[in-house]
Amino acid sequence: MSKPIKHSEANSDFFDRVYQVVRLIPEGRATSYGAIAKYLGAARSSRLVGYAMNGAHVHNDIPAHRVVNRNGMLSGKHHFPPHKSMEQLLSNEGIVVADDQIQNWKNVFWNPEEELRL
DNA sequence: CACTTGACTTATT
DNA sequence: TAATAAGCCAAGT
Repeated sequence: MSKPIKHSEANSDFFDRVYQVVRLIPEGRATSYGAIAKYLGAARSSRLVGYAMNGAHVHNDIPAHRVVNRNGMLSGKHHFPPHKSMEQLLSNEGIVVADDQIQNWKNVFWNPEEELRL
């Protein structure tokens, strides 16, 4: 059997998996694109994670604000709506953000490989 | 159908 | 330490 391809929807398994992981991020925590990518088995596809986030806005259960780059910097804050900025959402969960960067990032970092522990 | 861009990361110079 | 190159995959032009 080959693959059941839909003709109007891209069978982007990657994106769906990214969304699944992002949904699992607990409140008050955050993770990085690379961590998710690595968890999915493609550490070098971290760009896809970010790109997936770009399409995440159509989903309502994707806390994209909990996903930042590996430095804990809010690289995607410019893609958030003005009334609910990334920094505001994070701060709302108890995460301290200063200068577009998560403070105590090492502590806030949520590693799916460790937390989900396969 | 080919080329460019993108919310990244790692390795190399 | 900073700058550059390469790698990954999808969507847009």
